[in-house]
Amino acid sequence: MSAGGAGALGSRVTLRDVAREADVHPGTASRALNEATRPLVNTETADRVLAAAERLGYFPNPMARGLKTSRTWTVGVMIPDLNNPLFPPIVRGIQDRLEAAGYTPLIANTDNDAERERMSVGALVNRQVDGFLSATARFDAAALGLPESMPVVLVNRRTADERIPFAIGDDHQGIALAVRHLRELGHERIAHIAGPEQLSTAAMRREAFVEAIAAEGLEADPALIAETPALVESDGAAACERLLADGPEFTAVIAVNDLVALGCYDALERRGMSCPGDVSVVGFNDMPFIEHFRPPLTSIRIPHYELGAEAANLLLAKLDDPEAVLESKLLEASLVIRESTAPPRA
Amino acid sequence: MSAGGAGALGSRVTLRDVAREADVHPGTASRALNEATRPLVNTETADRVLAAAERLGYFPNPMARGLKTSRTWTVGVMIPDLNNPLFPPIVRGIQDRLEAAGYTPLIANTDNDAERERMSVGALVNRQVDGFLSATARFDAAALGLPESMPVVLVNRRTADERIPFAIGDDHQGIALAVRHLRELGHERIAHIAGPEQLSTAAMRREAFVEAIAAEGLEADPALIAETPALVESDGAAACERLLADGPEFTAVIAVNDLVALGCYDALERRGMSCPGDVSVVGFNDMPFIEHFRPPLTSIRIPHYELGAEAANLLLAKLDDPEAVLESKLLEASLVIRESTAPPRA
DNA sequence: CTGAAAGCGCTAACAT
DNA sequence: ATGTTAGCGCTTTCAG
Repeated sequence: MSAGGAGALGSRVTLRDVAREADVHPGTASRALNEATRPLVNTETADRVLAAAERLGYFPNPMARGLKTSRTWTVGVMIPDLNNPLFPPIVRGIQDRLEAAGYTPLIANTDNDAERERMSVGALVNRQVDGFLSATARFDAAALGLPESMPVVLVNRRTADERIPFAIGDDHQGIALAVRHLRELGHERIAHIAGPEQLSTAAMRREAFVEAIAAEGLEADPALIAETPALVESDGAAACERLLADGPEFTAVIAVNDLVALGCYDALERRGMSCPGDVSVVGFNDMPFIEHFRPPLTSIRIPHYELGAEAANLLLAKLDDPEAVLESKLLEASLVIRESTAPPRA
Repeated sequence: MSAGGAGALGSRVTLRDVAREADVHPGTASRALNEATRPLVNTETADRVLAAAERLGYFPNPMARGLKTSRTWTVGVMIPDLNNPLFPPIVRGIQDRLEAAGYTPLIANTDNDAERERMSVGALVNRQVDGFLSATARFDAAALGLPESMPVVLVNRRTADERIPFAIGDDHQGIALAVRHLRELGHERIAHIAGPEQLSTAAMRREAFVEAIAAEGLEADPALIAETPALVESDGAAACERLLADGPEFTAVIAVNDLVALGCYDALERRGMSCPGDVSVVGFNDMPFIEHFRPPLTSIRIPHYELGAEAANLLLAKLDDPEAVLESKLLEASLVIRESTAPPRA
């Protein structure tokens, strides 16, 4: 399998060389080399060309090909920030799938900055990417000046516009799992630290929380929901402290994500309360290493790698057949129970 | 600044359009648009071309340009695994710097697999990347079939071959900082969980440890050094347990990295010992979130983002001037003191 | 200083 | 079934 013939470096050898070697016209060589057009050429000739290409270590020049076909076999991948541990698994899923299909992902970080996003998208469009995969908060294809025809798939995000396909985790189910777990432990007053409404994930989780509480036959007290402006530890801590200070009593809290859950830890500590002794805490995302926090955090796990892979699959289907109608994916969540959840005190 | 004229989508507008708009020949437009060749053209004409380009929202087609110049303005970035929290900051440093200079990074994961690395490098060479940045354990340009002329810079790694430039953290200094810290706390018997000799970082840290122990006037007991086959938690735990079971007594341990330090936590816990009560633990890398471990881990911090940025700078210098002689960078380490280190018991 | 023309390597009509 | 031709968008000789 591993071919890699002798002087197979660079792409010094061109189609002309192969054609000469196989004693055919470059046009014929091109047809023979191309999977799709190979039927157009005599089997015997094709074999000769293929052999010559192999012998010479020929690889087509992607730029020449791209210039002609205006397909680059590249895909723009927009993510907020690689440093957020949520994204590397998603990106790996995307990369692995895309590379297997012969595409090269071009990864850009937006830092949730609209201007940066505009710039990056512009640069990628300029590089003639064949499509986009985006995990950013708001990826508005129209506002970004993307042509109608540019295939786009969202990862870990969705928009109100149902036409733009996505691969996301089943937040509803995840939250339901968490509420049931707490209910089974005996909790009845469960709080939620929600994220800003504009974030589709945050909105979905809040909604799911309200529904799950009702489904479990618990009282849905709006005062038990606090909102954090950003999904970071400090803001989560502040929101949780507000709840602790002004809100009604509660024995458990479900945070919109793991970072915010960490903030809850901080808030509890600052008020001299313990987790899970006084308050049980559940996070969301099951970030790497949270099993080493104190206490190890119970968290809702979304299969991020698979999210990336599935999103890539959707895009590949579209790239393969522009007429394809893509069906968005909703991937199953699970609950990873650790030590931050326990029965309520007495 | 933010330009972004009207219909600036796609790269529909070509050089010919700009030329027509400015009423000059495409050749002239090209010269005017190109920083380097601009002096060849009348200032007035150049301005007219520039204005036209701006007005039309012109961006050169990188493929056409690349086809002609055989420069793609892309750089291959080889990393072992994006999921390892060590790498995202490095990659961000690389991306930010490269993008600012107009280059697009193409990121490949090798999973420390030689064959995967060969494949990825092959694919990138095929895509005619202008250079490589590699954070992988062994990046052997010759063995990978890279032409002599391909610029390569190593990040967070170095090879015995001094000719290949690198940007790394000052492990020696970092280890010295840790040993001094422990010494100041009163520790005299300090152990080290080392990594495999083949890993340049692991080897350097081990060597630095031995030197630092000597420099502090402590007894260098080879029995206080255990080796872990891989830099992961489980292996680190096993190595630490061996030391705890068979080795001489010690009151502190410096681990080759944070994951291995986590393994030490596990080993201690399994033997009913406490950290830092019975044994102080120091990690290496200062991974994100280790402040939330229990106990929060004291760790040697290497400026990873800067490492990436500096490596990118080196490569850019080389790309800018192939004759440039690159001077490798050694970036300063620091010690982040948390709760895993304390004075030894009695 | 600017215009003309060739060509990077490939593919896709169009001819044969 | 294969050869011929043109051209993707750009840079770069070479003339003028």
